[in-house]
Amino acid sequence: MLLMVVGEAPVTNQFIEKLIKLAPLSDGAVAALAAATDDPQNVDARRDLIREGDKPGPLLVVLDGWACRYKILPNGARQNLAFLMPGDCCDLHVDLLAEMDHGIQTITKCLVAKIERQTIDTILDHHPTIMKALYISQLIDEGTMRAWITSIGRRSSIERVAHLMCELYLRARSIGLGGDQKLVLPLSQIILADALGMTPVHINRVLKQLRIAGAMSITRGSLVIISPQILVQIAGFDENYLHRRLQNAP
Amino acid sequence: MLLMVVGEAPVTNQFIEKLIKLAPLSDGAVAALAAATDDPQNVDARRDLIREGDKPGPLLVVLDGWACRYKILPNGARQNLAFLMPGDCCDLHVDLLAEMDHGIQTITKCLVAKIERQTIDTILDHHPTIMKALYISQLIDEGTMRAWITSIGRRSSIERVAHLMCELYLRARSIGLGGDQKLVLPLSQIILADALGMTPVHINRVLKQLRIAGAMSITRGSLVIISPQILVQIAGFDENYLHRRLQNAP
DNA sequence: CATCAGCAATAACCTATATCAATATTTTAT
DNA sequence: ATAAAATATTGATATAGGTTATTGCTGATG
Repeated sequence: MLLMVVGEAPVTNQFIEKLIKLAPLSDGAVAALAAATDDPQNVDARRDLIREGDKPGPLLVVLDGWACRYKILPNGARQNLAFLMPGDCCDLHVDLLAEMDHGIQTITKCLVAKIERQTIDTILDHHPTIMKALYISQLIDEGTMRAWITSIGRRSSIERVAHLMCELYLRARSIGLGGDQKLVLPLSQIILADALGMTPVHINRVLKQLRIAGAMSITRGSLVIISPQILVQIAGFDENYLHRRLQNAP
Repeated sequence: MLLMVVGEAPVTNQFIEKLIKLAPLSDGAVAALAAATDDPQNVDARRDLIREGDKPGPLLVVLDGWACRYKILPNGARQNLAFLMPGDCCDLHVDLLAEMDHGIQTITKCLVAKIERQTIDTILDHHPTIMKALYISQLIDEGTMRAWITSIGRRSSIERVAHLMCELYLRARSIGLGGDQKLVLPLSQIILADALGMTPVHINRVLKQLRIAGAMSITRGSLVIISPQILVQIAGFDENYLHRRLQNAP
């Protein structure tokens, strides 16, 4: 992560860094975002940031740590819908809807900034490029949901696990988390199971298969990609849905 | 469907009707939309409107007929991602991305309007309420994707089928398709299978179970809901994700 | 530093759904 | 109207992944 320091305070964070990659932001835009996110709060692991049924509140931005979107079924089963990594935020303008159709929960300890709707509206009025960056981010999140539907619907369990790991690795690396073939991945097998529509027991078996296949291994909260080729091949992974090439960068 | 006639030409269509329900539109806004969609084209069934990998083009609006978003896996398997009904359109501003991460295909014959990006941009500049309506529509589509992920990931096959039928019935009724407990549903068991992550054979068996349970039946392209109570109960259906109550209508 | 709660790992067993196959029916094309 | 193609239906069989249960690890807590 690039940290620019002016005077005492760093004027950037993972959120700003992410948006800059999606659309070029002026110094003024960066300053506005920095000001809006300059008082983030620490949140413990496993805390709901917002619950299904809640009225949408301020825009939540995860500056550090991991969180997830999720839904609970009538029978108590859980489905994780997306992972939020540093820099990710909840939907722009959910406040147009009356209530949340899903919850958002921290996985690890998180540093979370809350931007009041009014503040966001003002910022977007003054800086249309921020609007554009946020909009692109939302389109990418939609593409990711489509990839998840496809994975859960049509891939075998080993393909599914491999596919998710490819996704998380690419996303993490693009924000400077972890390096070369390695990544701190604070996701328990239970959390993975709830993301992939499987049981924890079976996730465990599949991880063993992937280890034996020489593709990857997860130990002590760390993902190690042993062979990218093998992993990508098992997953049938095509990164197009992450839209790392954008229209303005052809 | 409400058809208002001024002079000779109807100035509304399913697209406009849908947006009006999401945000109040001025006469000027309606007129602008009507003008932009006044030259729709007939498209045969099973035609790609846009393919994965294509550069996003004009905004596509389905004025009549059914279509679907879909993805094809390396092994040839297909996953349907969403059904488009009359009034639905493809994502606002996908053109910010370099290429489509999925395709859109007609299921039945369709009447499709294409609005050039430049036209849309002009309209949105002049009529912010249209922007708002389209944005809400997109948020609802996202909620629907989350519901699909949850269904495929965590519901049993019979629950999944029942859940999708509840969704389609509500959506269809809200645009004036079909009536009281009945709906023309031009979806083959193969198409349903590809939407629900199942095999056609198993869809067939599940439909039989639902018939026997007295919940619903599909015959000759028509869905008949025999007992809404039973169907909803089997599905564990909660319509909140369709966001029929909006923030401005509390 | 002992206890406890949550995870991970593995085994044995079971079931929901896939697969394969054959036939009937409906829709479309000629 | 007839042939051809696409769907729907049903049965028999296979299997991927679920369920239940046990054990050991690890890190948190008093």
